[in-house]
Amino acid sequence: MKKTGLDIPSCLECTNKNSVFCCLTKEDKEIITDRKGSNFFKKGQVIFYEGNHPHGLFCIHKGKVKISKLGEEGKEQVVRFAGTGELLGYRSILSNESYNATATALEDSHVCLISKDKFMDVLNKNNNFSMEIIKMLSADLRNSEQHLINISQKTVRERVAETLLLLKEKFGLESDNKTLSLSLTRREIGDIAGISTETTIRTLSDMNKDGLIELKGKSIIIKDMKGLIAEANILD
Amino acid sequence: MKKTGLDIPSCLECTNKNSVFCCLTKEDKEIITDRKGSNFFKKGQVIFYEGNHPHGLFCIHKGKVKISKLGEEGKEQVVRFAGTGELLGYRSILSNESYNATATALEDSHVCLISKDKFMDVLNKNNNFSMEIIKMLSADLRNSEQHLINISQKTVRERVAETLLLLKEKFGLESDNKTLSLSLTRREIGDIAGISTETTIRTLSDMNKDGLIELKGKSIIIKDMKGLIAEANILD
DNA sequence: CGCTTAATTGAACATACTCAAAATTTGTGG
DNA sequence: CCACAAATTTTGAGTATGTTCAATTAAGCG
Repeated sequence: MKKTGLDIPSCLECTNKNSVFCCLTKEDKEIITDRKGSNFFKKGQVIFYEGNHPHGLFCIHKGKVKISKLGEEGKEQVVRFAGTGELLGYRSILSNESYNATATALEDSHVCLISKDKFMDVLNKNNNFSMEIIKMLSADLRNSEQHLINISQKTVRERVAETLLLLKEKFGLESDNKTLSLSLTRREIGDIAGISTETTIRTLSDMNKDGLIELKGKSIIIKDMKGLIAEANILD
Repeated sequence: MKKTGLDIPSCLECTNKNSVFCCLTKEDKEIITDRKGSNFFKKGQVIFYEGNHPHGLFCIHKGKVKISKLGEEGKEQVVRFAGTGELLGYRSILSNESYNATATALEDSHVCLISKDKFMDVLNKNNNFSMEIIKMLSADLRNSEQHLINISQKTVRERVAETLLLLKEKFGLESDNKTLSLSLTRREIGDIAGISTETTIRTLSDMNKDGLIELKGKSIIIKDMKGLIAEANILD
């Protein structure tokens, strides 16, 4: 893993639109950008581990990341995803705890590491920023609770359908406008929906037969969006 | 339900220790206490419904409340609990959405209703308060994610054990130091753990036979705390 | 005391998991 | 670029775990 001390992007010039840092003043951005570093993580590499003590928080300059927790038997449960412009590990900083989950790059990612102190400084002086963080936490909490209901009450088929739609929402489609732009292993898909790898495979295969999706190697092509939404049985 | 315009407790004199309002200045407390009202809710009554538009947020002056969501089939999933001194519905206010869940009194409860505007005023001017809210959201999120892992990966027996321990942590024991001070129906216990009423009954009954707990009507007596903790298989 | 709700029990059933084995894909070093 | 190794995907069969449904008993409440 290459550690670049050279081409660290400045927060002042960062063009990521959906970042929480958008609302910051120039001075505050300068404080934040005074950071420890900026790292590349190859697909599959771990950005931080559950249980470790946080040195700072991460902002995804470009890339896709999964945040997951391990159950007792070593089974993984994906808790949420983060993409370009989003923050990682901020919650542990806020509550001064060790990382609550593990973050893993889902594709080659460029991640900035922001100093804990700088972050807290800005948070304490800038109320707009606090409000942004509050909104972010609120959204995360809402999603987490919805995820809970899904896993506790929906059938496997509904959960798989919902997971595919989630991946589409979060990371979008390829230029053909129908292929999920993020391809995961079957096991990873199962880890989101909370089901075993084999059952995931069988369910995807069924959906393939039913014409909802098409499986081309690791790529998943959504053939019948309406049908998939109907299968997911979404309430929201 | 009686609506008292008379004996509204003042936030200035509120002695609830674990309240997020603790850190407020006198002036800010005065702003907050300038509120719409204060209501009594009998056991089983609903404080607010999922989907409804929030008029304000609630602070439990005294009482116990469950926050739950409905799945598609009308099955309930308890998302979290709140007791004396805690806030309800604040997240909907923060993200300007309708209530995301339903709050129901688990015992006769006295609940203060705080105006949305006053709350937001204080939040915008007082950074300490923002930090308190951020911490509260962080803790809620952490719990929610843990709950997700529990439901997705633990067996029914583990979940029931964990639920009993949760109830003990959250609401404590009676003066005998072994009986759960909050008694719920079997269905409600199942709604927390995400299992059917019948299975909940059978599992509690088994634990009774195994000497872990004792069932006296609705009361649950913890006879073997260590054993129960072992059963719950808690990682945290 | 009657009525409604909650708790309990049994039996049948469904759903998804586990385990094992085979086929396929992917990655890597030569 | 090929060959081999490792990881992933796939399929089948058996099984465990909980759910559902129905019927009964008990408890709470006006």
